[in-house]
Amino acid sequence: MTPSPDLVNQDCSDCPIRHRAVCARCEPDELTRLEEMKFYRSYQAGQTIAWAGDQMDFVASVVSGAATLSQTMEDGRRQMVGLLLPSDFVGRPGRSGASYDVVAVTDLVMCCFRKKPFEHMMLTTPHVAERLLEMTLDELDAAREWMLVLGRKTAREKIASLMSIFARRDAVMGPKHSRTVQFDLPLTREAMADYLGLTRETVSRQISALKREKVIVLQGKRSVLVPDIDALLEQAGDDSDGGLLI
Amino acid sequence: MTPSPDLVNQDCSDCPIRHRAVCARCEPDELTRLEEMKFYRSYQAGQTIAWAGDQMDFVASVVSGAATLSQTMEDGRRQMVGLLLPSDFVGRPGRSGASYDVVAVTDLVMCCFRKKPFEHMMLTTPHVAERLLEMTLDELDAAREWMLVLGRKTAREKIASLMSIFARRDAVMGPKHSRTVQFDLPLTREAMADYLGLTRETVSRQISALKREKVIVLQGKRSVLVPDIDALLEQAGDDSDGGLLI
DNA sequence: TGTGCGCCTTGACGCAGATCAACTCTGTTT
DNA sequence: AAACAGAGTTGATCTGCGTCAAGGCGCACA
Repeated sequence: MTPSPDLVNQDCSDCPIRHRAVCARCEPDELTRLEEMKFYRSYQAGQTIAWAGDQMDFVASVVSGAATLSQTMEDGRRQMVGLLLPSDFVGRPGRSGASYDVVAVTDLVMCCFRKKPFEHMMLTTPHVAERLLEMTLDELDAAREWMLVLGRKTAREKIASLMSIFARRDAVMGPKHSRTVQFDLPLTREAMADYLGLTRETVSRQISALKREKVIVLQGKRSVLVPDIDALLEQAGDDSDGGLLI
Repeated sequence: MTPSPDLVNQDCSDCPIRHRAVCARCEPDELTRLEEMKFYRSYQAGQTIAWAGDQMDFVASVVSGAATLSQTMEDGRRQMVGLLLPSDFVGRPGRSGASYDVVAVTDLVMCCFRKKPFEHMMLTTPHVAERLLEMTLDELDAAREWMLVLGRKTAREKIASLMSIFARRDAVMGPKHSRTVQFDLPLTREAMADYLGLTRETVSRQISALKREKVIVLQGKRSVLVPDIDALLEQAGDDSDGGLLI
């Protein structure tokens, strides 16, 4: 399994993640420098991008699709520790190996930067490092949010929390001011279990329960309709309101 | 409950955390600028430094003692999301409120920087921002490590993992090449429970079990002697060896 | 010298979620 | 169209940890 042949370079100015990724704050001349060190790579759903410990000679931004970061114990127990969506950053400048297993969960395109030049750029221009700091602080907040989910929430609340996250990000909203939201699950039941610290059976049972109680409506296995987003949030045990859907 | 009266400013060059904190990479002239915006504050064990959402007009480095970051749900369930030890950084530049409850768990001294000037300094000199990025990436790794503990480890493994962390940090080692380590627990049983996503009863029972099986020896409630660190690591379910005790 | 208050420990019991196992559904191969 | 594989569902049973309850230990204060 190797990544697909590299794609033709795309112009940064048309890039769909231009204003949110690590390059968001770059000036035109800085973008030109980035263009020189970048290349695209695409992966198929299910493909492993790197195993923990592997040498990685690039860092990257997710352009489209989704990937997961996860850790595995010797006996096979697995915990997902990050879900990477478009504009998210992969890799750590100043570290040669991957810290976690990185797996494409859908077909995926990444904008990769050769590590050496990228690190040099971080030291010589502030805009990349500034944006990366901001993104890393956001990741840290998200990780801490997730620690509450893993440590203290019930299975039911965990599932509802995960659904809320997808609702917030992918949401195709219904008519204005309606509380209806529709989205597709990018993860299998097993991946959800790895994210939530549960088994696939428990994930399946809790999803069935939410369906039975009409908190969610499934259309197929992957498409979810939430008739009333507040009802879902209540199941998640979050502070009500909680800055939803900006 | 207000913090103790501010302490006399100490010279940065004698500071015990000078080479590890957010100021680690600063040149002498940059240190001078930091000295102008800094002040010390001390708190007693148990004192709350900030509640989640409180306005915070400073960021800070822990100089001595320990503090915790934690989140609380409406019904009282609590999860610790960070343990702050000397040289760790508190607060987020560019955000006005505290994101989590911050509590001193031992007597604590912090080196505080007024937020506005600190933020200005981050934009104008690279060394502070560089170091903060590095520290934030380390925090993120630690948080992800902790997600594995919360999501997938048993109560026994959780306790052993926590003990391993303390062993690594506070360790007073025995004779060279011995596998013996001694340290003091900075947390109450309840705080350990909040860290580990357990109840205090379970924490107490698992500590008793480790004691019964001679993996640890307690001297009082807080002082721990580990006769064989490898035996402890095995209980933690970690990859054996795992870069211990640098 | 008691008395009260945190913090901790221990026991009895119950339940949420894991485990084990069978079965369905959907899409792919032949 | 049959055979197969991977993902998902559902049921029966087991168990680790939470819950509830009682008591112990050390320390401050009267």
